[in-house]
Amino acid sequence: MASTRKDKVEREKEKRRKSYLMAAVKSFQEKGFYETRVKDITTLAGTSVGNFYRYFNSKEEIFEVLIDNFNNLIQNKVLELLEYEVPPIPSIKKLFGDLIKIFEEKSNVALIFIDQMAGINKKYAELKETYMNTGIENVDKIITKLHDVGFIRDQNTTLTASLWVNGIFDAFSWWIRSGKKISKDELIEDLTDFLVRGTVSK
Amino acid sequence: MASTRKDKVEREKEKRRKSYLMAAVKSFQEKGFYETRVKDITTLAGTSVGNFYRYFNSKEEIFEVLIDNFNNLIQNKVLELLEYEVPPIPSIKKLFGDLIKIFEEKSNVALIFIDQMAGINKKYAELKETYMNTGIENVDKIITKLHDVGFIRDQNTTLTASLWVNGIFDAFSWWIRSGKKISKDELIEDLTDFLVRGTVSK
Amino acid sequence: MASTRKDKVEREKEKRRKSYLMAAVKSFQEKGFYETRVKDITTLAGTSVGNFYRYFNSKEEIFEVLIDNFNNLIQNKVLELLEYEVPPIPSIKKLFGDLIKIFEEKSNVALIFIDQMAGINKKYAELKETYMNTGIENVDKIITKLHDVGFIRDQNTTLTASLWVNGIFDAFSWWIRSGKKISKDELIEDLTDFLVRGTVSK
Amino acid sequence: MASTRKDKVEREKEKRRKSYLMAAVKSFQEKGFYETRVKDITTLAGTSVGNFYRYFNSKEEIFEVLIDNFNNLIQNKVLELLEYEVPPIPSIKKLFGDLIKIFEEKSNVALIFIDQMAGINKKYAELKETYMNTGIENVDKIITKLHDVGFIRDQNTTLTASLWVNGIFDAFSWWIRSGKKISKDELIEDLTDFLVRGTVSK
DNA sequence: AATGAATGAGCATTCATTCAT
DNA sequence: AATGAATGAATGCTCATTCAT
Repeated sequence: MASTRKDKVEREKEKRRKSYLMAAVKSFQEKGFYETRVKDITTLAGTSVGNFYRYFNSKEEIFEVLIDNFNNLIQNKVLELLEYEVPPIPSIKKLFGDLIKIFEEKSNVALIFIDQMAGINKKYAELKETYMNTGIENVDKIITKLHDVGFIRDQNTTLTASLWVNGIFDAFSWWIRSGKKISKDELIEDLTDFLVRGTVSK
Repeated sequence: MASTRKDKVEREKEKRRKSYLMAAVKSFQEKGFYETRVKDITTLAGTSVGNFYRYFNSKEEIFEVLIDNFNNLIQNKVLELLEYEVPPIPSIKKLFGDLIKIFEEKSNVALIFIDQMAGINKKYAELKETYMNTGIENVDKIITKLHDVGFIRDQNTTLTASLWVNGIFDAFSWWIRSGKKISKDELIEDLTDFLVRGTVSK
Repeated sequence: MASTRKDKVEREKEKRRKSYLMAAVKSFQEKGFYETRVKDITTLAGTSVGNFYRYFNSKEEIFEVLIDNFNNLIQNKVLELLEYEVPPIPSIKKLFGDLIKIFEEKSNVALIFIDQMAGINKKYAELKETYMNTGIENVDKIITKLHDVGFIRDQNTTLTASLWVNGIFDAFSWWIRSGKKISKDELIEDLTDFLVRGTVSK
Repeated sequence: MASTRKDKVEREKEKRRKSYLMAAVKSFQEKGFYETRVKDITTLAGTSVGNFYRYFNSKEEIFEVLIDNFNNLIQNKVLELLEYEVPPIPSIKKLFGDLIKIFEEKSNVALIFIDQMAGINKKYAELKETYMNTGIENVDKIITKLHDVGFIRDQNTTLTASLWVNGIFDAFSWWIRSGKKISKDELIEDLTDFLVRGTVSK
């Protein structure tokens, strides 16, 4: 095919781009955003500083790409549950499990998002807040539906939504930081139990 | 007494030191650690950069003092509950309320600790982890006691402890960020309900 | 007086500022704007890079200050002649002489302005054009007055104004570059003769 | 002929080389030497950066080729006048006109040479000086001849030569920068009148 | 004690040039 | 020959910390 060569070049570029993203995650996670030098990223990726700037306009940009990708993954998963008229409790438990699984796959970005992002600077603190609020709003809608059909007790649903969203993040972060002392299944089981019972019980 | 003059000098020094601490909190909270200049702190405190270094050895040191003070306040409050053989549920609810009240008094440091600290650099991420783990360990002891007397269902108590500690932090941070849309009492009521029911219910 | 100390500090600052300006002129003249490092300027001034930025916001700013000062000096001298209803020929000759004298005092800035400025970048090319046009406009007014009273032959006065302004610059630049082979008085005498006769003769 | 193919290749190469030269002039004139990227030149020429270096060894080299070509054109025109035992005044006027015409044809290089070259760096400042001095020397010879036969008044002929050479450059540059407000013929007429009268009149 | 001027190490980014394909 | 991806040296500017007064 006429496009074979071009395709190959495209694939190479994408590969290189990915290698930068991976290197950046690793370094951001290990040293933090400010203590990561662009040189650290390129050394990890096995290239030169100059080349990095063919793929990303700045150190900030690569950070934002990482975070955006991660955020989209999470938000979309939450949106799936919004399609139910009234989501059944098991589907909620499944969501919690799915999210933890995503976190584990993108473990380092997840930790950067959860623990570091807001501390980097004002700009990222605000961006994280925006992302969190979007998530909380959607979860709030789900909880409100559950409340309307009498599944759960009276409560401030937005606060509960915040406790859900943050609870999942916290549990995951704690799990990693504590060296995965319990199994992932136990984590998911206990976490969802906690959140659901905290919300539902009358 | 001979020491009167000396005392006065001491009191002045302490006053100046406090004004630096307050200025630093304000600036760290508004701009973040990295975007705060030592000059910002001294301008807020109404003095000079040179003078700052008579009271603190570095920008990091003043940050650490702030965080340490805050951490001690929190940890001590938790320790109070450890004195019970078995803490009654109402005393637990009271603890949650007390903590939220401390947070509100030290609102800015609380937010810096909760949202920013881990993102500043590796060193502070680890320090925060240490502080969190200490808190979680102590709360774990409380929960374990409750479990041993059959007040709560089977669960990984350390995970639950983590969810309690983080839950209080998250709820407070959300409350501030969302503009205190609900009253503090409602916040405390709903939060403790959530945490206690998430733990207790069988 | 209470202000003595403050005055001294002010004087010191002004002295330091001047030393930067002198160092910058020297380096710009010798190496050109782009090949001058901020470090070169501070080394010549006997200070540090960081300190330079207490006095000037950028390498561009110090360049602009130099050029602006020089331009004002020149433009004001030209304006003096505009006060005459009709400037007598000797006063014109005097202007040429005065300008050459200013150039000699500010020899290096003059050469930077004349020979280098337009080649540094688009921005400075345009700035120089603006300055030149202002000068040419004012000289044009003078020439137009002379024309209106019949002192000079018919001609495009703006072109003549441009030839006057540039002629003075060129003559000075040539004089310096050629190692001052003729005396300053001879330079002034021959130059003004050339410009006046080129304009006046019928 | 056997050389036909080779000739064609040669012609193609020459064409490509010319397209680089034209692209470079355009970009140097519009953005200046330092603000022109090699990529700008190749984009204008419709090729790639890599290819550029098959034709020129550096960004400096293409600049020097442009300037050299232009300088030769000018110098040769001046040399023509040197063939006269004593050049008649009309032939001098013709020279001025011819030069302006060359400038107009090579308008962009002319402006780069006149306004920018000396400001790029020390090296080019010196190169321009050399070129200018050569021109001034030759014009000096012409003027000296005129002086020796009593056509012109006593004066420093080298200064006059400098005023001639620079005057032509300045007039052209002014004419372009002011948007060609007067016709080329008027420009030539008034300029030569100015220069000749400035030199000749007694 | 207090001031703020001075220091200089440190870093993101650019871009001419090279080189693999 | 042509392409454009890759290289890495080079530099303006910042800011925590020091120090002379």
